[in-house]
Amino acid sequence: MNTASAEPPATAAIRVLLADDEGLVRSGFKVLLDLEDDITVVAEAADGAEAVERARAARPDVVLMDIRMPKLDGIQATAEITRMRGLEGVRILILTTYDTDAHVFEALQAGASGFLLKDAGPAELLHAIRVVAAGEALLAPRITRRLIGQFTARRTAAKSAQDRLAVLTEREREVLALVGQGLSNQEIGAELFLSPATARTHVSRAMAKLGARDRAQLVVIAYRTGLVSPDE
Amino acid sequence: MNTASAEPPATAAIRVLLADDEGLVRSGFKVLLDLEDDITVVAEAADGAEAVERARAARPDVVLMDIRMPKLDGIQATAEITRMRGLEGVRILILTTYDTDAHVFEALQAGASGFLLKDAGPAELLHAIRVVAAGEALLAPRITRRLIGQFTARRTAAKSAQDRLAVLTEREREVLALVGQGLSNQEIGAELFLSPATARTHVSRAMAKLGARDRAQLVVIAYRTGLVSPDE
DNA sequence: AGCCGCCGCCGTCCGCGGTCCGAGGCCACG
DNA sequence: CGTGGCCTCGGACCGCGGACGGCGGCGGCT
Repeated sequence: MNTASAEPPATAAIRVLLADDEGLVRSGFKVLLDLEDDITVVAEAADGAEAVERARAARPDVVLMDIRMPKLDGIQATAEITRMRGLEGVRILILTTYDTDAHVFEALQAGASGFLLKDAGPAELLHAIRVVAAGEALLAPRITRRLIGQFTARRTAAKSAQDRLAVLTEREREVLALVGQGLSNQEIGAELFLSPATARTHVSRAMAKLGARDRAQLVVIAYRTGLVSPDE
Repeated sequence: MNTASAEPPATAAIRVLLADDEGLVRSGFKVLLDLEDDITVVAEAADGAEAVERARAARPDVVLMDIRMPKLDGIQATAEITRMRGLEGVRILILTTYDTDAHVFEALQAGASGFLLKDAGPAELLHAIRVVAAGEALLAPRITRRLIGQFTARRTAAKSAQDRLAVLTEREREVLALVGQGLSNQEIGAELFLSPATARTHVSRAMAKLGARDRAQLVVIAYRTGLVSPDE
């Protein structure tokens, strides 16, 4: 019992900007949204550039944004709006027929708070608007599934590849981690209070066990296994 | 209008397994779910081990799983069930009071299809069960937001770091990508139809421009900038 | 006990890698 | 036309890095 279905507004009404190149779609949404007590449509836009314009003028709480639009597509417009200072509170809800992976990821990257497919029901749309206006996020179930898949893919890949490091001793893994940072043998020795010669030995052994020829290949393995990660 | 709110079942009813250590919670959910025509509770479990047991016996469509449970926690039980062969169709919906990042990510990693917080309304719960049963996924809005944040964080980090490669020429970036794969100078030459000497030159220049001492450090940079990614 | 195998530690030899230099060809720009 | 990048290639120097062998210690196995 919170952001749920059909309560009257606790505070002021949610101000919505409609951005879609088809006037029919806009008017359809408008009547649907204006039926709700806690939602009002405050502006409309027929293309991406206009959407940015209206967003800056009207400062809506939520922008209902189509992707396929002239001048500037919905993703570019989203990027513009989220980058624009003074419009921090403006949340963007993408609404489209096509759910290409690239579109979705780019939209999220651009700063969208939600992503719905046009085959969603009115109830979903209204719920999504309220969720997004509250500062949270909501995706269509199909997209949620794929985002999760995308997310877990990396981690499982790393986890499973980590078995390759099972053949190494603790010390060797330790050294490998430092090699993965790009450290030289001397630096590794200094870091671990070892003679550079000893550092070399560990590196050598690690290379032999992992089938690496170079220390460069060791770095590759270190990253692939997730022993070190791109963002330190 | 699709997987929406309160329609009668198109096919057979959704078979649900309740896994929660508190009997009161289970009975509460049971009456709530059994009120729906298209949902039936077919089994219950009071701990993780029992959940795995019942899941194998009853083969439900959806498991409503609490995290905090004796014997085996909900995440471990989720991992067990999804790993178990013959139970491919069983979707798991996590339901918990705590939404720690670690919990969420581990649960998704373990194969959960959904994640709801216990302060959600009955409508959300029912909707989530239907979505998950349909093979899609659904997360609580707060969690969706954080997952998106997690997802975009990496990409923006890589994107912004990519500016470091702006000083390189096209050829040098090309060579750098191969260095990032762990290739030697000869191999790079062979790959690009170059003399090994030329490969060296490019590698050298790249190192100078990027402030790398080693080719190993070049590999590090290649990964950090996202020029090459752990999963090729 | 004796043995074996793994691990951590270290020193020596050699080749690849990295640096510096020079040179030629190509294209874009002024 | 000259100039400055960029790409290409070669040669020479030198040091780090990788290969190899050896040594002491520790734990398991017989």
